[in-house]
Amino acid sequence: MSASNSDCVPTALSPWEAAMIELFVRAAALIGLPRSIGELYGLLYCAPQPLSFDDLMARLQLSKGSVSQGLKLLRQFGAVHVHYVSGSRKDHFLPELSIKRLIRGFFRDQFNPHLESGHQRLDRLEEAVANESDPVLRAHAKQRLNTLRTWHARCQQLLPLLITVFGPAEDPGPRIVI
Amino acid sequence: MSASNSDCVPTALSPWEAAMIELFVRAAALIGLPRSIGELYGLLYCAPQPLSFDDLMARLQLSKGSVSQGLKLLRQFGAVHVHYVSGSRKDHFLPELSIKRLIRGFFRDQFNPHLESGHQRLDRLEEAVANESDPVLRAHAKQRLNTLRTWHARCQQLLPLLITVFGPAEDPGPRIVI
DNA sequence: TATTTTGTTCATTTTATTTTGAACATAATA
DNA sequence: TATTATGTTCAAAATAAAATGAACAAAATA
Repeated sequence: MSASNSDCVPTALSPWEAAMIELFVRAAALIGLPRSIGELYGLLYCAPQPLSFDDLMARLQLSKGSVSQGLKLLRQFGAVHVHYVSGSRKDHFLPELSIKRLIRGFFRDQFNPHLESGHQRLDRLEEAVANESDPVLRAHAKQRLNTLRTWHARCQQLLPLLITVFGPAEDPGPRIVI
Repeated sequence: MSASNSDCVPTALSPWEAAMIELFVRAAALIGLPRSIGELYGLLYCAPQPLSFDDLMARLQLSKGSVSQGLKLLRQFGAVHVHYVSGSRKDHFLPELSIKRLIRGFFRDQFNPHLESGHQRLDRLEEAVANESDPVLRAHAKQRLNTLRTWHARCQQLLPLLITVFGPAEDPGPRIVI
């Protein structure tokens, strides 16, 4: 540890780092993820080497809790990987750079559960519709339910489709060796 | 107006209506829209005829403000259309049933603006990166920026793609004539 | 024109989400 | 085993988002 950079004087973000992080913060917001998640992934994305828990905390000025929980979620998504640095007891982290894997992870954790529960929901809805006493209204409801099933089926085709689009021509960049 | 259904006794939602609305509330949450939006669209989706502002307020137990703002947003998206009922001064509303148009409207209003501003952002980011003094770090940043441009381009291909998937085999259901 | 109906706006209140940090684990080192 | 280093958890605080309803148009009717 360098004595010239204690906790009180964290290395400030350079302009391009700040700009890049802001970009990820916005992207995160767009898909419904909190600011801190965008910041964490953003900084890792900027860094040319794996960063430690404390690096993230110090440079982003985030609390322990936010960093811990944020990294936990990002690891769940597969958006961040633990990288064991020899000679250090601390965990270090690297960003996933394959957009294919990023999308897959996000989908798996955030969309699929809803799509799956949606199937059960539609079945229960079908029962409820069957109990509608007015035959005209019941017919109408059945029609709507049908449309809904079509939509649901289409949504389930979505992930494979995204993978196809984002998969093929991937630019992983040069491998970083520490 | 029927005297048997004053404001104090709004027609309760039937079980299947409640179930269908719940489904839309969840879908709305999934794409980052508030509960009330899902409720409004959901009830319109259930109804076999256009509903008035007051119908929506009464049956969903929502405030005037929520209904007004909710319908405003839904009209912006093109998810709800005003339907002028002869013999009534009130506006009446119908849901858009074409998923293609629903997706297009949502994209146009919620995603495209971000993608477009993203272009400017990337340009500004490029400038900032050019100002990085450390040549090694600058090269790394340029590499990352490149990847980001690729991702950005892919995202812009997304809408046409979705339209393709959700477009072809559409089930509009029978036309409702009042 | 005065009144009523219909709908919008926006400051305030309510509710939900995110962040924080102290207390708690867990494992490495002395 | 005691101590230190490293992370996690979770109740509370801070913040952000959504819903409310009173005050305000705007337009139709009396």
